[in-house]
This record gives sequence, C-alpha cells and structure tokens, in this order.
Amino acid sequence: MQDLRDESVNTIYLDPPFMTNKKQSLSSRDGEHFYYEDSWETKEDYIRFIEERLIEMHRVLRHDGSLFFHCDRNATHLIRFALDKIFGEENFISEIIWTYRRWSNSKKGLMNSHQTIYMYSKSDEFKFNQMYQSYSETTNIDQILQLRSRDANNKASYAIDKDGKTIVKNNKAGVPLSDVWDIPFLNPKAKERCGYPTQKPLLLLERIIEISTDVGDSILDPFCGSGTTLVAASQMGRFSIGIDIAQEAVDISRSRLEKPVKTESRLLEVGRDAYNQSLSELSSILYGIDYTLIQRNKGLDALLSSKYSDKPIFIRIQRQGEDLRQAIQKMALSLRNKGSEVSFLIAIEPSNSLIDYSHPNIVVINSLSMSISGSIASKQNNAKVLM
Amino acid sequence: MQDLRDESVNTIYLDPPFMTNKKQSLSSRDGEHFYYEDSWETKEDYIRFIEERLIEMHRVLRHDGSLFFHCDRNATHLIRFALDKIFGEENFISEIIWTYRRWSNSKKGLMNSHQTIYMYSKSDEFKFNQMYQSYSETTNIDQILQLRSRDANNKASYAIDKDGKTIVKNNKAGVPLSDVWDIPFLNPKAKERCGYPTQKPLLLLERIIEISTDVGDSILDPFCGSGTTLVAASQMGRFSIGIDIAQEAVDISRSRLEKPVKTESRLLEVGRDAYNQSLSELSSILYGIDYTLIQRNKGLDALLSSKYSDKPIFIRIQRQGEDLRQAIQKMALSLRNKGSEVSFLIAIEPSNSLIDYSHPNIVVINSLSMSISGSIASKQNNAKVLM
DNA sequence: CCCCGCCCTGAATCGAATC
DNA sequence: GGATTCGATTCAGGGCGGG
Repeated sequence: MQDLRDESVNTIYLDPPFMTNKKQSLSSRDGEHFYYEDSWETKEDYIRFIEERLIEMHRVLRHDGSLFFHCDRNATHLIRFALDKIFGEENFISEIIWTYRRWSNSKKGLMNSHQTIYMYSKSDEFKFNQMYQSYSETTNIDQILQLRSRDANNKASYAIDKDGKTIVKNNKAGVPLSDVWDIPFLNPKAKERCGYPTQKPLLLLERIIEISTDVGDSILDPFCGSGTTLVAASQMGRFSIGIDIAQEAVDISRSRLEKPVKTESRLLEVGRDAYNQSLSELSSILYGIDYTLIQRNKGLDALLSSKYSDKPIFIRIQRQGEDLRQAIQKMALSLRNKGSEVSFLIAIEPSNSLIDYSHPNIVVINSLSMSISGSIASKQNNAKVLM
Repeated sequence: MQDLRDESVNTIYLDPPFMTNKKQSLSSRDGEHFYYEDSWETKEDYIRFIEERLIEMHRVLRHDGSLFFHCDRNATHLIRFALDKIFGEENFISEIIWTYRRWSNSKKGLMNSHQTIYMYSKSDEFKFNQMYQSYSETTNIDQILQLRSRDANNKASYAIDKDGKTIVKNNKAGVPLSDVWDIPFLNPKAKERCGYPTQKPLLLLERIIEISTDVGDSILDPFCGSGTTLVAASQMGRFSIGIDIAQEAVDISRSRLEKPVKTESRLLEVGRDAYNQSLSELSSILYGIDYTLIQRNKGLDALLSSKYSDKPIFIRIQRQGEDLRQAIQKMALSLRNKGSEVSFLIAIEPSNSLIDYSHPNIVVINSLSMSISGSIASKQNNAKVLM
C-alpha cells in the first residue's frame, strides 16, 4: 500500500482475517489465566495491526471516497472503535447488515445469519449512487402512482388536474436501498466457489461498488483473498488493486480474473416472492391444521405434523380451474417415493365426472366452502322437486 | 433496583435513552473542536451511567437468566464493551438485528432500517426455548423426510433400506430462528401507539419473552418507558417489574396495563400468532365464498352474501371447548327472528354423542381439520380390525 | 478435561428428466 | 428443443463422543 499515492483510490473494501487460530494455539499452551491474558494481548495486537493499516488506507483514499470494513462477529465493536479513531465518528455512514439463510444446526440459541459491514467516508462530500429496492407489499399503490400536493394549510393530498382526476406519476424508482441486505450465502455447490474458505458472493461486492463508484473509478482490496472484489470491479469497468500476503491467494485471484464465473442463481433471478404465491391461500384453507409448507413441489402443498403409522401425511389443494383427475395424477406422481400411506387432496370445485380414477393412498375431501355451496344446491334441488 | 434480591429475575430487557440532546446542545454552543471534546466527555459519562446500572442488573439476574440490551445506533460498540466487561465476553450470545421498513426520506446514503439488540447470558446454563421458522423456499421435502448415509468415500446420499426404499425420518418443526428479525415498525397511526416516542412493537417483546422465559417467570425492564415490556409480559402470563424515572412513563405504563391494545399488522397475517382467531377461522372456512362478518352476536358469526329462497344464510363456528349441543342451542336462539331457512354450524371437535338434538334450519358441517383427523382415525381403526 | 474428528443438518445450486 | 421441475449433492457450523 505504501507504493500508492495519497488520495488515489475511490473505494476500499476489506475483509481482514480475525486471529482466532493464534488465540487457540495460545490457549492450549498455557493455563486458563494465561489464555485470557494472551487472548487479550492478541486482540490489542490485532487492533494495532488493523489501525496501522487503516491509517495507510485513509491516506490513499480520495477526498470523496469511502471505505467498507467487513467485520468478524466477534470484533465488530473493536473495529468500529478503530474506525471512529482514524476516520472520525462524523464520517460513520452506515452499519450494513448482510443477512442470508444457511444450512442450520441445532445450537442452543439463535442461528447466526448475518455479518456486519461498516461504511465510513473521508468527508461528507463522499460519492454515493442511490440505489432503489421494490416497495413493501403493504404500500398503498395510489401513493406511488399519484402526484401529491399541499393545500393552503400545508395539508398533503393527492393532486388533481383540471378535470378533477388524480394525476398519475410514472417511473417511481422504489424505496431507497436499506442498510439490511438479503443476499444468498455462497452455496456449497455453486460454480462460483473457487475453494477459498471465506469467499464472498459477487453480488455483495457488486452492490458496494455500484453505490460508491462510477465506471473508471478505482477500488482497493488490501486483503483480497480469492479476489472477489477484483472480479466484480473488472466486470463493472472499474480499476482495482488487490493485495494479499499469501501467494496462494494471489494465484487464485489471478486465475479468477482470467475466467470469472458468476452463479446463475434462479433464486436471485426470480426473487423469494416468486416461490410464495399461494402461501396465504393455503394458510387460510389449512387453518387449524399443524403443517409444514412445501414450496418446491407442484404435486404437494403441505406436510402434516402428525403421522399415520409412522408414514408422512401430505396435503394438496386442487388448483383453481384444475381438473380433479389431473390433481390426483400430479399428487400420485409426487407421492411415489415418499412412503405415504394416507394423503389428502382438498377439492375446491365440484367434479364434473364421478371419481373412477381414485388412488389407494389419496383421500379426496371437499373444502368447506364447497360443502356449504353443495349443501345449499342440494336443498334447492329438493325444494324444486317438492314444488 | 436496589430493592430487588440477588438472582431474582429471569430476563432483563432494557432500551435506555442515548444522551443525544446534551451532545447537541453542546455542539451548537461551541466550535467544532470543543464539540468533539464535549461529546466524548458525554460518552464517557454515558458509559459510566450504563455500567453502574449493568452491575446491579447482573446482580439481580438469575444464574440461568439472560439480558437483552436494545442499543442506540450510535452507541452499539460502547454498549458491547460495557456488556463484555460486566457480563463477560464468553456470555455474549447473540447480536439480534431487528429490521423493519420505514417511511423513506431522501437522505444521502442507505436507509437506516435496523436496530441492534445484544443478548447476554449470566452463564452457559441460560434458559432458552428454541423457536422455529419455516424452511427456505428452496428446500426440498426429501431433505426433510429422508435419512442420509455416507459411503466408504464419505460421500453423502439418501439411505436405503433392504427393500430399496428410502427411510423416512421424523418430522421437523422448521429451521431454528435466525438472529435477524423482520418485525414491522410501529406504524405512526397504529392503535397500539400511546404517544411515547421510542415505543417498541409488542411482537418484538413477545419474541424476547418467548425464547427466554416460561410462564410464571419474571421480567425486569429498568427503563420501561411506555411499558411495552410489561404489557407483553402480563399477556403472556409472566411477572414483570418496570422502572422509570419519569412519572409520566409510569402513568402511561399503568394505563396500558389496564387496557392493552395490540396492532394486527397486515404483514403478519400469515403468521398464526397475529391472527385474530375467529376471524381467521371464518376466512378459512368461507374461503371462496362472499360473506359479511357479524360482530356482536354470540350465536352467529357471518352472513352469506348468497341467499336460499330469498332467506338469509348464517354461519357459526363451534367454539373451542364448547359442546355441539350448546352451540346448536345458541345458534337456534339467535336465528329465531332472522327468518333463515338454512344455516350452517361448523363443528371443530368430534361430538361425544349422536346428534339427537338436531334443529330443522341448522346443517352441521365438519371443519377441514376435523375431517382429516377423523379420516386418519377411521383408517387406523380399520388397520386394527384387519390385524 | 480438552481436543479432534465424525455426524447431522439444510440452503441453494446442479443437472437429469420431464413437460 | 427450450423451459421447468425436482431429486441429488456439496459443504461448514456446531454438537457430541471417544481418545
């Protein structure tokens, strides 16, 4: 870093290692008291180590630049102190929370499923490209589409044109990007993985680069590891400088830069909501039944929490406009290898033919609304006959 | 707090004020340099203030208790230092992120849309009730259902029994609850609001109480403000102690405890907790049918929009623990002057006697969950008979 | 009592099979 | 034949057991 000129880079991202190993080796060597002492020593060393480098980073960062510090869960407070000291409290911009879902375990307590990234600027003239996210589901659509004005008493209301109609305002971008980022954790099977242990998803770096730099700007990663920052920067037309003490890291970064691989994630493409379309419908039909939702299988909708002779019980709800025969076939197909002895199909429409296509493991039940309307219809028919 | 005995409370929740006012008044009076100095002074005072109280809290907390510290965004690192000092680093359990969507402003930078709650225990025997959330949208059922094994090369695959069928495991409740909690911010118009500035949503406190205490346990809130903690605790059958220096706060807390109001957030409709039970049952049962809710009649719950031979059709749902005979009687009473020729009573529990008390205008229909459990029970009986 | 390594778990991609 | 579906797979956190 010493080779870099003053105020020469636009953005710095770093994800330095936290010395947990060192701490552990020390703990095994000495008694408990020493373990504590040593661990504290290590922390002080660690902070000194970080601060020395932060001073250099502050020097090479441009006046309108910003720095993103990716923290270990155990050191966030130490790092924020160091940052306050070297960049100044008044330049603390955001505490970014990167949240993700990950393979679970049965630990006592809550699942750790976030990491912290501190954003600091060098001055309040820092460069920032506003990004937008979609509106909350509960936002009133009128609010987005209609222009608002204020009357004489400064009371806000929808603006009205000369014909008395509300004025529709187009292309509202959305809500300014939140500081909580839900970005999938790099999956064990992802092609994007290159074998480096703490590899970060490209999308995370892309977002950081997007909000803080323009095309042609420069990015520094002083602990570049597998080189994710460099790959993201080069794909986005930014210059980048990566530094790492390990030769291995430099090699991986080089090879990744030559052949960048980005995961084509379906989840990222279509978004989480795409999976959840029928959720509310389901929960209202299955109210009072203890179940687990099944998201990714067209033949099954829910798994009951109770069992029948130790075999799972599934539920499926007939789709609107779907023939009952089709529904049974789909369900039967999905049940093939699941070892279920009883499962339930809930019919929501009267079938137009007798059920001659029944299946041994599937019980067809009428939804309540169907029972009610059926019952009314039969009463009416009786009434007609009586008349 | 000094009146409380050692190790006497199970959980402590606190959300103390951060001294921003003092800091600001100082900053406006003096030049920039002084502003800094003074602000630091204030921070040290603040930390001393917090630490003194944390020591008392540590004293009154039970051995298996835990503490939840709701932090101001500007002081998270200071607070974590104080907590590490007084509770011990090894008792740091979780950094809980409460995220919400809020009304946007056009500030430069990311929208602040989270707050931090630190969870510390007094020992590693802390009480913890595991809560579960639903599986990810991308999880497939086979993983939940099927046992896996490893071959000689330690490669994982689904286990197969001697008949070549996959082995079904026990059902799971879901994934252990994450440390990132998406709970709607108290809407400015919400009924739940009682005018206190930093009021927290009941749901947030309910979750904290749920994971850390059992019925009959005690909760202390030493900065109780508007008393949300006390309201949540009393609704959940826990004892609670609230302390506040402001008489106003104590008054508000008292009145809220007498008349608790909870917002039914539309965002949480899908979650079973937030749902008004009878409303939800109705919407489930009447899914796909047009109806009007009947609010203040013990004998009737809804009026269908369709009619039977020009006479109204009513719906009633059997109450939990209510005998079917009682239900019919109540309904019949309410129907007396309504001129209905067909109405429906939805049974939610199997009746212990044959219905010899039927009523000409009332049709009894089984709820869906009852149909399913009844069907399972009869299958099991058949199986027994066959054996 | 501590440490190492095996085991269980589930997110999300992969990729074969199916539509 | 392109898109979709869904069974299979990998890997790391943390528990637990054995040395």
